[in-house]
Amino acid sequence: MNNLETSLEIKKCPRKYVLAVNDTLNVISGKWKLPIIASLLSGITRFKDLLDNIEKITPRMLSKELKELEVNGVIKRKVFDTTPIRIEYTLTASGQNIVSVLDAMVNWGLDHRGKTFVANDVKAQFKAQR
Amino acid sequence: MNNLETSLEIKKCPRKYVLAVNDTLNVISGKWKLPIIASLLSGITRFKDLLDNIEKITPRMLSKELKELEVNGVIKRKVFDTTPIRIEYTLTASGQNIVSVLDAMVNWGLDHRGKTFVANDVKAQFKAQR
DNA sequence: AATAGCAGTATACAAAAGTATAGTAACAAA
DNA sequence: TTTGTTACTATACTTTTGTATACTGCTATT
Repeated sequence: MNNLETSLEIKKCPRKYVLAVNDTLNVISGKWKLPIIASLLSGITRFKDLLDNIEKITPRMLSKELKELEVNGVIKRKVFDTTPIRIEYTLTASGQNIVSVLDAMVNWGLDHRGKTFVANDVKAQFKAQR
Repeated sequence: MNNLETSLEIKKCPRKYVLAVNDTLNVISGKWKLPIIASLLSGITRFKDLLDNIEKITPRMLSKELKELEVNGVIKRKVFDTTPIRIEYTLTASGQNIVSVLDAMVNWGLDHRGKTFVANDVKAQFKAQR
């Protein structure tokens, strides 16, 4: 049984579907996971650089989130035994593929905003003018 | 400027990209939004039926989440002036389109699980055998 | 008149997620 | 020897999210 068949099976069963979606949702939800993944995608690999690049994140949060992403198989942590020690965080193959999910989200978000809020903005402007 | 162009623009700018993804993420994150959307997709429309269909949700949470989804333009609430009063919640066009996002999440989730955890399971079994 | 169904609301509480602030350990350079 | 850099950890706190339990207002049925 391959993933295509599996996903077709799952789409027939609302309960399993929700569970499967939730697995993915848990990997990317929270305040900092997305900024971290985006930073890694842009080639930033080191703790300090991530700290500097992601506005307002604290070392505690960065450390916590990196651990979670590692446990979830989204990133890998490599220790370089140089002096001073150097540690690199990079996306796994799966981690890179998650861009497909993020792109789906951007596309839906823009389309949705187009349908929903442009109409509202026009209404708001119309009201404001009178 | 259409959505395709806009999304290409956004994909070049990590900060905007994160914001756009977050918009969508906020619509579906939390413990109950997905079960609610799945129930609506399966044709359940009434408060009581949603309460019965979604395991362990309280009326407070259902009410709160339905309001949020309505404000976000994902569902609409129709009041039928019959006796007794009847209220139907249904997905908007955008709400239905969100399935594209959920499908992307199922697909990534299955693929990721295939790559990551099957390997781990094999390792665990190997260890357990010796 | 009492009971039940529908569509919720009110209040108080518990748990999870995130923040603020300070500190550690290992080394290296001035 | 003090200062700086990297990669974090520790403790205490606040905010957000979700839970438990009870209640309301309306109508219909028995």
